[in-house]
Amino acid sequence: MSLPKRQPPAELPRPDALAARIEQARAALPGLANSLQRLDLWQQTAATTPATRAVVRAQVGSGKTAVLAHRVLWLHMVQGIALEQMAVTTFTTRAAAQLVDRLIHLLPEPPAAGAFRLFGTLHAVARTLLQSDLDLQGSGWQPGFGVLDEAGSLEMLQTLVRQHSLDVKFPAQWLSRLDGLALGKPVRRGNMRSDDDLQQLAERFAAERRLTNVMNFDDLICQAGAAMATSLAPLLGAVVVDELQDCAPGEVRLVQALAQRSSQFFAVGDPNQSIYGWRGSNPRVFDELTTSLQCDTFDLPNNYRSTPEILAAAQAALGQIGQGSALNSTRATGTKVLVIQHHTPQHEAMYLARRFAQLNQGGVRWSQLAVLARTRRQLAVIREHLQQQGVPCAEPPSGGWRDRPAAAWLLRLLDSAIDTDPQRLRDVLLDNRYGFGTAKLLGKPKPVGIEPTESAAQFWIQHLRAQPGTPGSQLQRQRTEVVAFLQTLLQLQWPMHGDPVADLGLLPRLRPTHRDHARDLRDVRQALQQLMLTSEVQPDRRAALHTLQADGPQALGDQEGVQLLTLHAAKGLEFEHVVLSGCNQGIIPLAAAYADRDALDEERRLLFVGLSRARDSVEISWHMQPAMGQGMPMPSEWLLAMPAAACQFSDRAEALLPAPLPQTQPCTAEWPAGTAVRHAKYGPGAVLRSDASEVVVHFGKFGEKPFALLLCPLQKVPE
DNA sequence: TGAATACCTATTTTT
DNA sequence: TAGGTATTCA
Repeated sequence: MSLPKRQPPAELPRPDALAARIEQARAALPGLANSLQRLDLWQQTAATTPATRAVVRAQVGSGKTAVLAHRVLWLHMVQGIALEQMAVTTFTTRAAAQLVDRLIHLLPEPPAAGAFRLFGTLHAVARTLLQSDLDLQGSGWQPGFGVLDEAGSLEMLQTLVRQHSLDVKFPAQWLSRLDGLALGKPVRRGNMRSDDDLQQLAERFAAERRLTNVMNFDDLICQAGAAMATSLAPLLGAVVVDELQDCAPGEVRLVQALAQRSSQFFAVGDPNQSIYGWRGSNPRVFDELTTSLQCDTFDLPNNYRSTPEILAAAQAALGQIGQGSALNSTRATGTKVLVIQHHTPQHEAMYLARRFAQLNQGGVRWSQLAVLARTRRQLAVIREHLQQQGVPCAEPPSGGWRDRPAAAWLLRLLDSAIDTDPQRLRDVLLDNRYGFGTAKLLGKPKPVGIEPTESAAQFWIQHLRAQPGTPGSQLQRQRTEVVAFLQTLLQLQWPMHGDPVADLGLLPRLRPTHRDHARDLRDVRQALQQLMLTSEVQPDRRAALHTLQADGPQALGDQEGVQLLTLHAAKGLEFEHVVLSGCNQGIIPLAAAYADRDALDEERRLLFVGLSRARDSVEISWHMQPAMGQGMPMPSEWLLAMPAAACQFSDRAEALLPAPLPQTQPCTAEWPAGTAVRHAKYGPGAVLRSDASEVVVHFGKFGEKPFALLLCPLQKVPE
């Protein structure tokens, strides 16, 4: 079968030359030489190159992070470049932390404070440089500028739209529409017939950021890029860039400017994993930088992660657009990639629950099992059904409070109530989802003739009391309700006893009949609980709220569970077993991607990224009856092009399960104390006691939880 | 100004 | 199907 085989290297230095470099490392730091010797020849070659400008095209799973870490050490220990003279950038803060961690372990002695000041995301590095190394003259910003996050941006936009009476459609998409505008994408959405005031909003927003001396994330990159390009910018010892393929145009300019003010430049990435085209990045940055900075190029051709079968499928996903050498598997032949059809996502989830349980019983940790999908909506369906079946699922990666709309609304409410701007509170009170009825309720605020009040909440209490109206009318009753609501808010005391949600009168706001009610309630409870904890350290209410905003929601429980991730979120991770769920035509590639060649290629790379996450096995599924808007009832055209030598096609999921699991038993009062049970969220636990109506279970760190027998979401663990 | 109706599109997400 | 916007009519 035509599986990738080990290929001879294209260009390697003579063995004695490489050995000499290792000895050079040994003289500087024996541990570095030992560590280098554990790398393969291509990795060694790149990490120790004498070239001062180098770009590494790393194939997937080829150990590029190891090369990057060794390069930094080489530059530091052998070339004598101080760590604080290096700018080292990664795609996420997490990746940066892991790199620093790795370096600290390899360094002979603990680094001085500030040694890693320029290690971080490009944004973090740009911010540090702008705050302490670069000249802001002429930029419109002053030293000591602040940084505007998403919530801050939205608030500023809201104020601008109001102040200037702008008409800007799709409030929920203002930020993405502004990003699109900057990238030159069409500005119309939905059934807009004509342009709105988006352009004007963009201009006013840019001016306002300078006026209030705050930068958004794009400003950081652009301003740092511009300031670095001047002769006044500081000279750096080395610039090292990870995930080069994901650099957007502004980031490429910053990287170039950094490289030009540095004696060493080293960049690593994989053009086949460029999946952020919608932010403006594209796989051509490798060629562009190689040319413009006259870089030497290096390859890392060996994949240490996946079986040959998985790599063959991944290679097939890329088709003709694959870049660099063919993928070389260093692993023995494994099982074939399974291409499987299911009736619906629900059917798949039932099947997966059994399949995962078997793997888990066979010793595979839950967190080594991953379900990847193109969209988050697809994952939500699978998650719901897996949890129903008692499979522990890791929490989705948190996107801050914005993923929890009710909690985000509550935080905005608490903040704007004690703020002085009545308009802000008005927006919150009239919120479509959680607010009170219509604009008529509050009337138009008249800033003139109203006594200055201490807070926006007081303003509205006074204002509503002064509204004319028929006593007893529905409108008046609602006004009384709002006044009472605001008064409760103002009297808020920590710590709260009883149920804060009920005490604050939040229950009616959380739409008790809505299908998201349970989630909203949970989020709001969590927000209030976190706020209470934050308030203990930070008694000032506004400061506590701002800290809470910045920190985001804390992860619930531990993360030991099946990982459900979008293809984007899975980048950089690896798992023993991977399920690519819902690969229907219209989803992979997304129907919209057919309009644009680059977008279509990017969908191929997404499939490639998904497949190449797996070490041992992959299942690709498609659904004969996908949910509405989730693709057509046929497999992705790319599944049909998968190599028969490496894949097994199946239409009967059941036949693939060796033996049915023991039937789970319904919850009964018969369970003696000590019975092992499992709960979808709390995981394994043991029965403490039970009676005719409820059973009480102890779940390790979650403590004791009572469950009503009638609605018991527990499963007895088979003995 | 507001209710009722027609009509459009559907991602991905780091800082 | 849902969550928006646009249009129409009272």
